Amino acid sequence: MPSSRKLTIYDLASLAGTSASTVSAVLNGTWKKRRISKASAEAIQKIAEEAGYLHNMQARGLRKHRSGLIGMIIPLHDNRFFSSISQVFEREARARDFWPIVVSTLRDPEMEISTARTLMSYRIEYLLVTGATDPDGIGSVCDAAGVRHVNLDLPGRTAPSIISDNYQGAYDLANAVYDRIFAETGEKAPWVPFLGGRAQDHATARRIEGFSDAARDRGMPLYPEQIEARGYAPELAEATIRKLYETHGKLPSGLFINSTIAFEGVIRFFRTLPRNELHTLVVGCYDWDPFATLVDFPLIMVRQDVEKLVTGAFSLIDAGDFSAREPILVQPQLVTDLGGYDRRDA
Amino acid sequence: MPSSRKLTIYDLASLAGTSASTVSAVLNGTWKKRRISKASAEAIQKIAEEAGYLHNMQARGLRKHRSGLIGMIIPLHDNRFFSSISQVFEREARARDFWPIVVSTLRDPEMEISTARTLMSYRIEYLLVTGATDPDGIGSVCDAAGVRHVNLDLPGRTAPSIISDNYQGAYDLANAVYDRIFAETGEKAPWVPFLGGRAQDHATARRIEGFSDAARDRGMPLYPEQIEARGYAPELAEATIRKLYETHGKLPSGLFINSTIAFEGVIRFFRTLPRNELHTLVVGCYDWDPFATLVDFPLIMVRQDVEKLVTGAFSLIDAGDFSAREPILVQPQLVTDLGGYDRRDA
DNA sequence: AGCGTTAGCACAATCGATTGCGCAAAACTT
DNA sequence: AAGTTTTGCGCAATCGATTGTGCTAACGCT
Repeated sequence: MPSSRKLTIYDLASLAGTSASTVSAVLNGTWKKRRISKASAEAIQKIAEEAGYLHNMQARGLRKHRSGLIGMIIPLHDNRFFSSISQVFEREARARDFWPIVVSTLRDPEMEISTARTLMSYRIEYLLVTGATDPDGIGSVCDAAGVRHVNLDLPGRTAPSIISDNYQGAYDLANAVYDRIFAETGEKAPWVPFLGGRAQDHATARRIEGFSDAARDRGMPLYPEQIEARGYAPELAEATIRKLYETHGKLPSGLFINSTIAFEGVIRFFRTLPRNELHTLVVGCYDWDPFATLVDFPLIMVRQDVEKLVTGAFSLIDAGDFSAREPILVQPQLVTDLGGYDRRDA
Repeated sequence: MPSSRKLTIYDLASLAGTSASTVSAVLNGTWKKRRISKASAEAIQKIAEEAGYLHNMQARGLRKHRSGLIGMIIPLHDNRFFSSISQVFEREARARDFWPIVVSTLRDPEMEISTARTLMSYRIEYLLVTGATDPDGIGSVCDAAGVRHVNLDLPGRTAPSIISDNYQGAYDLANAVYDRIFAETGEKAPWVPFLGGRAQDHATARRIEGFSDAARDRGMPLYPEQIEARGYAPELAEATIRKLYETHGKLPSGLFINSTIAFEGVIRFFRTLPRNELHTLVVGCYDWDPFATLVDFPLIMVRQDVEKLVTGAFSLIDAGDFSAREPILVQPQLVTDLGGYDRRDA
């Protein structure tokens, strides 16, 4: 049972026979400025190390008005896109001597706000708002507390936003799907439903536009029931594709799937089908996952540029420039030639 | 440019015409105990809300010796297993009114220690040590600071550990792979290399034992070069499988892949092969990923019980019992009938 | 009226680190 | 030797919230 009594600079001071202010100066590196002798400094550092002293960041932060914390909220951890963002966020935060705190808010607007408030009560110095349902709601809470913030992945109007070029990505993805279907089957106006996401969200809305314009530019008609974007849950996508299959008695020629999360639901349904049913299918998926690349049908994915998204946010922080209001677009990358072993060798 | 001056209880006190201690009592809920009138309480709450007051957790934590923080270190975010753990960890922490901080340490022992130290300088109240390379090194740092901690996924000797039953999981997985190969091809003693992980790590060591015993129990010989466990990087697995392929001129009959991370590397290599090369392959993978389920060859995966692992750790915390030294085993689940559409319908 | 209770709140110390200021001794100057 | 400068460090206030203690006014009772 280790003692929970923690060492303070006062303990070190009495161990070293000096004052607490000297210890403080030595341990935070200001001792040269404060004209502490090298001998004292080294003695104190040695004692601190041997005693296993740890700074109390609460006391330090309280006094200095700087916590050293930087926060990020994300919709969920359990997803390749967002967890990659966390990974890069951590790296960039540490490179700047910040301590990263990442929390998920499950796309719940209330949770987003309350999470932001809690983070601010721990006195985070910046906040990255990633994929938030209500970026401006969070923004106003941050502004009220004077916390600088940047939106990521979904744009807001009250702070700078770094987002993927969803329109262009979706436009290119849709075209790639149509091209591939034409190459496979010769169909010129195939039935390709749009699946997943939430039509109210900016990203999904832009992707729907890109998707729709791709069809229109090819002179293809668009039907309202072609677009199913009522939510992110895998279950919704699973139910939708099942219903499509049951209604039409077969799969569509292609699918435009709006996220790997929806794709998970689609895959659950696919696993209930006999394999040959998948042979006439081409799938496009907005977002990338390494394991999806080996599926048994032609697949085209959009890989968002996580590095540029996150480092873009940090360069705004570095520059201290939070004035941008027009979203800064980052181009995603189209990844073709995935899946579909069958026809590639046939 | 919002003012960075933050509201304090003193500001609220002068707004309300009371003392700071009254404000404090009202805002932290102890006002009934302190016999503050309901009228004052409500007035102060109203003022605090309208002014957008946020608690300063640094000051509160300093005074109360409780930060309300609970930390967890994980090897990396960008992985289905660990990000699921983060997700459950967050949920459980919040359910206990703790604020979760998750950081990755990239399997670097030095980073593990320094990360633990930094977390403790923010005065986290508990630490979950997940998948650490050096759990006992972290343990001694925690003990020195009097911070209770639990090991997850990899066991230590200085604190309770909750881990998967890696031996049994690997034993079952190996047997399932052998059975499946026999069902597919009739081979009784197929060549099945073990790929990925680090042989020094406890989890990998136990899995190698399970894998080896499964072979021995079937009267199969074991060759030293059958086991390749020099690291986690996808690139290592990719190079290994490529070399195996080039040496033998074909793929092995089966693969025992020790993590989805290694599996990613294997898949990169597979994508360079013509599809029919995969037709004689059975893969077992320790760990689960939803997208891997649709690959083009028979696949058996081990799905670890993330829920039980994390909630198991929390029940130790709830009970305040940090005495256990024998690892607590959680049974993983074998997921069969994945992938391999070809032969399923053929 | 006089006394004990209770209600309602304020005072001031405290948590641990930081920092402006000041002071004594040593070193240097002329 | 007296004055000036430098060296080396300690004092005490401060950050914002919590909490043990104490004080005053109102109330109840006889």
